[in-house]
Amino acid sequence: MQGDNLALKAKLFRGFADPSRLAVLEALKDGARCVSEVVGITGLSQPNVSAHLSCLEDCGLVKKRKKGRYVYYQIANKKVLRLLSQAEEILSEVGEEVYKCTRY
Amino acid sequence: MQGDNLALKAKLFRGFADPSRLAVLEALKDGARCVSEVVGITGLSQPNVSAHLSCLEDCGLVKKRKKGRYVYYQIANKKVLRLLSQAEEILSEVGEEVYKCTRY
DNA sequence: TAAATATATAATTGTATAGTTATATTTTGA
DNA sequence: TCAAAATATAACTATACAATTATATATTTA
Repeated sequence: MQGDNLALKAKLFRGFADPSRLAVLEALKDGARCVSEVVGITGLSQPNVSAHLSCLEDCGLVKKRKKGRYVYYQIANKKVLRLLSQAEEILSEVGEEVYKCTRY
Repeated sequence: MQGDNLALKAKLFRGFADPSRLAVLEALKDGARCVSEVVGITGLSQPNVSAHLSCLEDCGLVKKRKKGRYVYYQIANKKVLRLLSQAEEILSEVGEEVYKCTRY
């Protein structure tokens, strides 16, 4: 129970608090993908995807591996996927309310 | 595996993506507290705490119960606490990186 | 070596939202 | 019934950050 660095925890959550970043993470859920594949899957622009991936990599949520001119990214840790499915569980209960909430 | 509403999921995560809101949630971890207690525990301003609690309640993450002029709030669901500890687990591995990340 | 492809970065802009101050509303108790 | 206490809301400001456009930096292959 040493976990009390709220700023840090908030920062971690911010990593997940954006639809585009979630789309990027989801694009990686079955394994490594290069940037252009993620662009194809998500429909986001290339610079946008690159920025999000760099950001996620900076935070250790994804790992990258360069292969020629391609850069393959993958989820760094199963705990990341577990957090995502935990969120889905919560949504199955409060999804309606979250949807209707206009505050944030 | 019907969970693919990314905007909704991002919105949920945004609920956790703020140090003050996390402080408020943490103040409730051992049970119900009224607003002024949360103010005392967190050191945040009263309007600030009120706004965060309303917001969290709107999203179904906390529940409120009025008793006289006091309003008691509590965590709505154990899954919420589970998500928080899951985040701590991730931080135990990538906390360093998240800390150093300057992007978001 | 030049053109094409893949990725990253920079500059800019717009928007969302956290916090403050001030005030309103409700409830209790003297 | 009036003052005090508890909570909520409104208006405003400042800041963080997502997305776009444009460009730079590899890397491959023709």
